[in-house]
Amino acid sequence: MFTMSARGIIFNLNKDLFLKDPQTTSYGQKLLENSVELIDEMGIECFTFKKLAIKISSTEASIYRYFENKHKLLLYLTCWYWEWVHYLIDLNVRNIEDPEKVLKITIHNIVNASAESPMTSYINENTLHNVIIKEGYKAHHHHEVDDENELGFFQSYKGVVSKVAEIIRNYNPDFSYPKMLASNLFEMSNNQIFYAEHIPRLTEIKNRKKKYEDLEEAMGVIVFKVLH
Amino acid sequence: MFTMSARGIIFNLNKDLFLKDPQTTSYGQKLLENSVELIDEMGIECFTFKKLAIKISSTEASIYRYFENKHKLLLYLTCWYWEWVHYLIDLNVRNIEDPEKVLKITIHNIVNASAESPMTSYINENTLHNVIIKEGYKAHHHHEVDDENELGFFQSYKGVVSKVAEIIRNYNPDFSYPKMLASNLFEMSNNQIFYAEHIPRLTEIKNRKKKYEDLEEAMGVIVFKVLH
DNA sequence: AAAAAAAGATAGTAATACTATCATTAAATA
DNA sequence: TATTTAATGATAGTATTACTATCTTTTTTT
Repeated sequence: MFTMSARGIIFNLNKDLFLKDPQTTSYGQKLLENSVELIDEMGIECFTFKKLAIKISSTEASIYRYFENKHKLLLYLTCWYWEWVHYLIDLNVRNIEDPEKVLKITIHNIVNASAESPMTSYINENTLHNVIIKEGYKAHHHHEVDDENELGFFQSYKGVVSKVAEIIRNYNPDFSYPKMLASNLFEMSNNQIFYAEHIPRLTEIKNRKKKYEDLEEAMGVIVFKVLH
Repeated sequence: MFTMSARGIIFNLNKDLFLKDPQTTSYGQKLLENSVELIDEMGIECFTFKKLAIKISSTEASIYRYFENKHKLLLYLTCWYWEWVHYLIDLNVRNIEDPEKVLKITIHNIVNASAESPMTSYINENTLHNVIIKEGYKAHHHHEVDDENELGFFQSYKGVVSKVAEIIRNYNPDFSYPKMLASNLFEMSNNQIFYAEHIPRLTEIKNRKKKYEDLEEAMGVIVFKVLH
């Protein structure tokens, strides 16, 4: 679910994630834009609202009027990201009949999300993708997962995973684990890029310019073998 | 690399992870035992050395004599865990010729690590497995990953992944991505259990007693399809 | 019994993650 | 244009965290 505005696409995200939706004000958009940059630079652990406030020449208090804490902000960014990937898949798969082609396009979009043409002026999708690769799993891998699931914070992720599961089912209705394969594709994609960049002995993907293409190729091989 | 002692197996872990190796003193073993329990109960974010000190009727200062900070402690626990899984695989695969059987046993050990008979009195492997499922990611998914890789903190994980990659290669030497598949098996295993327990819409694995068997079955299906 | 090592007790500090209050500026509306 | 409302800025304060330092007591080793 989304709407178009002058500054690009706006997604409808869970209202419990924020106190005021940053997408709707220019201060909020500046907040988002700069938080993505800062988190990418220093990691979510070192990132603080204080540092963000300084970067946007504002105050901690003002940021706290949008988000309760930095975890909620990270959740917001990850939801935004999943909504965006979901949107990309929907868009690029539209009117294509062949289930194999659909699955290939889907894999392409999972791996290359950041390389597509930017849709918003207030979020750098490329940088956001880096943030998701490095920090995205922290959105749901923690001790309060059950409470947050209850509040619907993982709706966006569930949405895109079940979309991909459906695409997998369309390609091969006899495969027993479409959801498992779908969620694993997302994790694998981000993990393998992370490993290529930081712990290369854990993957065959080399940390070079065409690593996304290499990964897409590898994931294609694996997925189509699994589904034959 | 390990040695046997009166209280069970002792692994040789990277010396930069600790100030004094907790495996070698009874205070240290109490520290390990209780930290696993506490982290499992409250998650690594809420866990503090203060709380651990209270639990073992000791002081923060004493704990700081073993570990610089709680991140190092978590790293220590994850390394211990990977060494232990590696050891289990080596042990259970010994003298078995058939590469298919070896791979099946390996998958069993990746998924069920915690269900095996306990080898130490100072670590509850079952609880540690839960901790790894929930928090294990945080050991390497962070901004300082390059520095820590340089220091060799991921040696244990690399070790067990390359062991499994070798097993995969033995089964099918023509498969191009053994390391990718191996690292993905570990991640998939922990993720899918986590999803079964907390975000069930992301997987077909149901959160019931035999979830580990279900997952082992599913992973077997996927792995052998990929390798055919 | 002496020496050395380990652990306990206590105190202190800088940074973090907020909350609260009041003043100012900008936007919306009458 | 004047008024009222909403958004942001400025400033201050607090509890907790993540340590560091120092000194004493206990335990272990020789």
